[in-house]
This record gives sequence, structure tokens and C-alpha cells, in this order.
Amino acid sequence: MRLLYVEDNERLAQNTSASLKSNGFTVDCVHTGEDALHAAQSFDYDAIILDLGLPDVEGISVLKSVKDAKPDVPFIICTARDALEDRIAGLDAGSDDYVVKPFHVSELIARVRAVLRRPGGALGVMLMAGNITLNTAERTVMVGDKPARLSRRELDLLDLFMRRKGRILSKDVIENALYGFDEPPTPNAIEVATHRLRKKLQDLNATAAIHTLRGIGYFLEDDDT
Amino acid sequence: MRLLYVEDNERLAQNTSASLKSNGFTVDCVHTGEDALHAAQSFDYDAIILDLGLPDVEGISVLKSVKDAKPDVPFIICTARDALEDRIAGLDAGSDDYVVKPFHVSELIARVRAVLRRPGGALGVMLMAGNITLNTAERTVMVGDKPARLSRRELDLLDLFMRRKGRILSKDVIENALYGFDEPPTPNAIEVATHRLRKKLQDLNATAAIHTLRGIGYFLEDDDT
DNA sequence: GCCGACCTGTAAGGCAGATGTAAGGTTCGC
DNA sequence: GCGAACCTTACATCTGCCTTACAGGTCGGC
Repeated sequence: MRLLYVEDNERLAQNTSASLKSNGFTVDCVHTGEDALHAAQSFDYDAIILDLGLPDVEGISVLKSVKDAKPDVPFIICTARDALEDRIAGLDAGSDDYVVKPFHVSELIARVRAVLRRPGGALGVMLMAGNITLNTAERTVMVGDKPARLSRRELDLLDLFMRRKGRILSKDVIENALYGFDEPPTPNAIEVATHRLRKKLQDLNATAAIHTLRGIGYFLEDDDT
Repeated sequence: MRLLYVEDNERLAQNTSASLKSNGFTVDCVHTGEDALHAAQSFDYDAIILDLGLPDVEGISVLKSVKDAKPDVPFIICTARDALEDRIAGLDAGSDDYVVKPFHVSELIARVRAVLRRPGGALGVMLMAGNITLNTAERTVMVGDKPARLSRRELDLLDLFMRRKGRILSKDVIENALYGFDEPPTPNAIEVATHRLRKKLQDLNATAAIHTLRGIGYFLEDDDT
């Protein structure tokens, strides 16, 4: 789950994004509206958290621009209590939810999860491939009738593969999905991650497997072919 | 997909072009504006990545000259954060996008892909010939209802043939499209590559085939003839 | 607050598929 | 029938991926 977090107060940004990260999200943090637009164009985020009251571009205009290009990305707006009009304007402009500042991180996380659980969102779906079942809401995996113990990375990776079942994922697509832009891994990190995932799936006798296409990428075998 | 990368910092150029190459692009790397003009005139690039702040010719003037001769080539400008005027001037002059230095390679790659996906760009098109279908965005090939497992070269070659379906391609046209100018192959390499591609297509009972014209070149048979 | 278990990225070595080269065989045009 | 261009096969190299080992970091238990 990759989030974009737009917040001009650097200290707040630091703390909040750390909390989000420790709750299993991959977080890109930017401090200006321009950077936000830029990042939103470059990568696919599962949700965008937007603080209103940014220095350069008016926050709402960021929201509108992004929604214009990618209408499906859910937004969560952070706003001060007294800025009620902004809030309403935000909802009008296509925001999916908002939190009132000052907020507790746990509240923000709850809202993010809630937004992701909505129809069409990233959570709340059951993904299946062969005898593998991934419950995206609970973040649990079953292979046949046995539970699989996967780490966070392995789970994110499997999640990605199962969402794009049968489609080819290049390494940089995987990198963009799993790693924020302030933590670029070596290409080998992805090889190792897939290796670990493959091993666990094999050990549990999974009937779907990840295949390699040299020089191109990986794909999860689609069982209805 | 062949890119021209104009960057005067040799070390940066080295690293970045290596990453681009490992992501399936063919990359020509030059370090001066003059070389850039020269290369852009000599070959057809799918996109040009231009660093502003080149030593000899003003970067923007390179952009203008090339756009003058080849208005359809997409440009991506790399610029320092504080050079905002340059950036705007770049967009005015016809740049299609920009990245702010320092940038992550994955971001650059994302931008290149985004630019290529635009209408008229190289990606995002479905190419068809007989029962062969090539999805240029995902880089997958179907022959009838079976997926074809092609290597990178084979895929690039088929891509080229399908874009110029029915038209004759001489060997050196193929060479220019598939190989950067720092990796010249023997003529035989192309013969072998087409041979391998032909074999895989035949094995899958493709209804379109590559034909040879002695002394002239090759062409992919167009099914509505 | 310390220790251990686990997670995860990095580094290094080995293997395999992909790709270019070379060497004949084949076909076509003259 | 001759030569050039191309096809075909075999081979060598080389790149990319797999695999293992290791180390830093994090989290939880005591």
C-alpha cells in the first residue's frame, strides 16, 4: 500500500509518516503542492493524504488537478477545525474523507483503511490464484487450508502479483509499488524478495507460481490459462 | 524503444543510462549539445532526455532546434530545483515533461513511460498483424489465443516490424532501431535475430510472416493485401 | 534496558538463458 | 553455374537471475 502524504510542516510530516510506515504503509512525503502534483503524476498511489494550507499552490487546486488525471485515487484531506468551508469545498472537489487537525495518527490510519476498503479500493478484496487466497482486509494468506506466514514485504509483493495476476511486472514496476522514493533498493533486493516469497509458496505446495521472463520481468501464473 | 540521453556529467550519465538500459531501453548517451543535435538528426528516437545546463550550446536551443526538425519527438528536461524560469521556458519551448534534479532513476523511467504512453506516443498501442497481437504497453505478444514467449530482442524486432507492417526494412534501419551506436553488431546478428523470431512465430502457427527481399531487406506481410 | 529472533537489504558466486560470432549450407539472381 | 546474400546450426560469451551468506535494524520478551 503506497501513500502520498502532502504536508508542509516538516516535523509533523516526519512523525506522521513514520507512524504510517510502521503500520505497514509505504509513504512518500512531500512538502509543496508542486512536488505533490509531480509525484502523483509519476507514481500510482493507493491514496493521497493532503494537508490544506500549503505554501505555494492552493491545496484544493492540487486535489482537482490530480483527480482530473486520475479520478480513482482516493483523497483524505487534513484541515483545521475552523476551516469548515475548505472542508466542504474539498468534498465538493472530490475528496473522499477528511480529518480535523490536530488529529491522532491512529485516526488518520483508520480513515485511510476505511477509504481503501471502499468498493474499488485496495482493501476489502479477496484475491485468489490457484490454491492461494489473500485477504486484503486482514492481510492474511492461505495456501490450500494452511495459513502462510509471510513478512510484510512478502505480503506486499504477493498482493501486487495477485492484483496483476497473469500480467508481466518489470522490476521497476515492482520497485515503484513496494518502495517509496526515499528508499531506493538495489535491483537485487527485488530478486531476493521474490526468491523468499517463492520459497514459502513452494514449501506450502501452492499451485500458482511466479515465473521469470529474462530481461523483462516476472508474472504470477494465471490458473485459467 | 530507443532514447537519446543528453547529460554533461559523465558519472551521472553512466549510472542513469545503465539503469535505463536494464529497463529495456536502448540508450544513446551524449555529453554536449552539439553531439545531441547531431544524434537527433541522424536517428529516430522515441524520446529525448535533456539536461539543462550543458557546457556548449544552451539547452533550450537544442530543444528548439530538434523540435523544429522533428516536432513529434517527446522531450523530458532535467533541471535543478531553483531553475524555475528555465523550467517554464522549457515547457514553453515544447518540452513534454521535466524532472527536478536530483531525481531518482525510477522517477525518470516513470516519466519516460508516461510520455511514451500519450496519444501518438510509442506505448499504449495495440499492434496487430494476422493473428499476432502485440500489446506495446505491457510488452506481451499473443499469437491467436496463446501467449508467445519472446526474448527482449525478439520482442523489439517484432515491435519494429509490426509498427512498419507491410513496409520494407533494410538491415541498417533495423540496426539503428535496435542497437545503440556504442554496440554495433555484425550484419549476421540481425539475420540470426529474425531467424529466431520467425521460428517462434511459426511454432505458434502465426498467420503473418516475415519475408525476405534479397539485397533490400525484410518486411512483415500485411494481411489486408 | 538488554538480549534474541526475525526481517530485510547488500554483496558475492554460480548457473542458465539470451545473444552475438563464426562457419558452413542453401537459394536466388544473373 | 557462379557468386552474393541469406539461412541455419553450433558455439562462446555475457548479461541477468538465483542463491546463499552476512550484517544492520527492528521488535518483543524478560
